[in-house]
Amino acid sequence: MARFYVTTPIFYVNDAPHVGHAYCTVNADAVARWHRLVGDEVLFLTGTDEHGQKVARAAEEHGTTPQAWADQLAPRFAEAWEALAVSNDDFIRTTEPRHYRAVQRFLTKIYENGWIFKDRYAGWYCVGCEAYKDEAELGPGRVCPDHQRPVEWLEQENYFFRLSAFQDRLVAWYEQHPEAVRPEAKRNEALSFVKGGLRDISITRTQISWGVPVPWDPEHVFYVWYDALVNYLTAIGYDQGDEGLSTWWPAVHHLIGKEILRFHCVWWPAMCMAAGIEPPAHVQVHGFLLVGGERLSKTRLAAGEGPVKVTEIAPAALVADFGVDAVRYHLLREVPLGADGEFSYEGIVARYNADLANNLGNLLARVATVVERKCGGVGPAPRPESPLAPVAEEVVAATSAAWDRFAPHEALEQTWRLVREANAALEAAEPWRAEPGPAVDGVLGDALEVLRIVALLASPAIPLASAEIWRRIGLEGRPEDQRLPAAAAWGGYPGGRPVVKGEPLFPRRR
RNA sequence: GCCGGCGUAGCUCAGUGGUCAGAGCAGGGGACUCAUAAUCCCUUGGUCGCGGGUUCGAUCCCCGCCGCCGGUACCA
Repeated sequence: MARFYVTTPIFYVNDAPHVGHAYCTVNADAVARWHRLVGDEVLFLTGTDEHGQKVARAAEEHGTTPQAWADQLAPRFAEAWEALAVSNDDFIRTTEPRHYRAVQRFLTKIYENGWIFKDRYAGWYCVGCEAYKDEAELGPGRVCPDHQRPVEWLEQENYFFRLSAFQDRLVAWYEQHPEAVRPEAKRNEALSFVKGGLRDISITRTQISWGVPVPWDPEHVFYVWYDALVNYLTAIGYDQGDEGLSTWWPAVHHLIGKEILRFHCVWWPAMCMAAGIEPPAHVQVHGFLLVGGERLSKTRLAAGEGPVKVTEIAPAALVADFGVDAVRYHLLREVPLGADGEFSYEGIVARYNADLANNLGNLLARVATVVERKCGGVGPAPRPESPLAPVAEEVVAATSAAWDRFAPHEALEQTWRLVREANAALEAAEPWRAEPGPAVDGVLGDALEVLRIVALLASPAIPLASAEIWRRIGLEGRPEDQRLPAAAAWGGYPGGRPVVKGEPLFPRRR
């Protein structure tokens, strides 16, 4: 049995959860669910990043402590994921004691290995970025280009990580592990960045106290990024020793957005090397969801509804509108992981009607009706020699391959091929016109078998609807309890089970 | 500026040095009526960004141009 450790970034508690966060998290959830389905032992981690100056300041502005502020915001993420049926095994918060211990252990290792040194640093500092800025990138009036806020002159003694010493090792690592960062364009981007030369980076702050203290110099706290990345180790018990490492590391899959590529594909592998552990096996980079082709929706602006950004769309609002499965399906199906994609209301509706309502939902409805009329509501068994059997076999293989390489949109596209074929097969056989008998039974048994297999294959994406299909065609338990590939072999539907029609699974929209 | 990528049917995209360049959606026509006005079949539609070149032959290879996008260090 294989092990599969998959992570999302930990999300910064300054933001409310939005579709951008949901996009990443749902993708991670779907691959986690897929791997559970094929019998892997899965650890799926998400959580919140709660340190840093921005949190400290926000807390101050609200007249509260950073911890209380974080305590208030972190649950919003947990709740958002619950509402999206996200099946994370752990939810880590960087303010937990286990994380403090893990960060201190990890960075002490790096320190003892001689990769951290103290130096004086002075420069323009953007609180928004929590980072020093080059003079050259500042706008007129010394404004941070990203935050449009004035930067502050800061001069302090910081600890630095000797990133520059890892350039050759990183290049070698990239060459030995060509699949470590995907898609390939992102891998090349990271690699060319490394090849372009690496500077040492400051990893501590003294101005603020809201962070993990540096064990050998408690006047300092670690810079948020240096604290945050370590969460991936915290969750496997790094604070308790190396047992978790031998179980889950380095076979980890980090799912990240492209804006944090450098941290995960340059800093993080180097930090791991410096601490004497293997770099992560795989970083999967995804793109952004865009609204109206940009960050701002002009149509909404024109309609006087105010600016709409991806960061202003709450997952909960979408779920209330479309349902959990529909939102998940759209996030997974609409855009290939790695590319930027358009996120629009019209897009969800179109996809929902075509794929979920018309193809899948309607297939279930028509099969249930005909089974009721022609088979007394008892689902017949499929035919071993069904023309759909080889199609199913192909689809199962293609779907599996796509999930395995983190391509949910392709996996779903493949799975839906089977749905379309089943609709076509029904059309050809016209069981609703025929007299009840073995011929009709065979055709309907085949259709039920397709529904069973589709429920399995689609369950990582649409877990609730899959379970409901499972139930309506008379099967016990849930799709998640099955084990692929055996369970997806043609002929698994036993027959003799009560089939119930029920309300439309995905009522057509508009 | 430099580096990299992209530009294929109305839309989103796939694709290969050589039979008529493909899919889904949208559009048109037909069939059917079991089904959520769903489904099925057929079909309209493309100078494969522009201009050169290599080749017996290029959408796919090379050069130039135009357009768009990303990266160019401490941006959750």
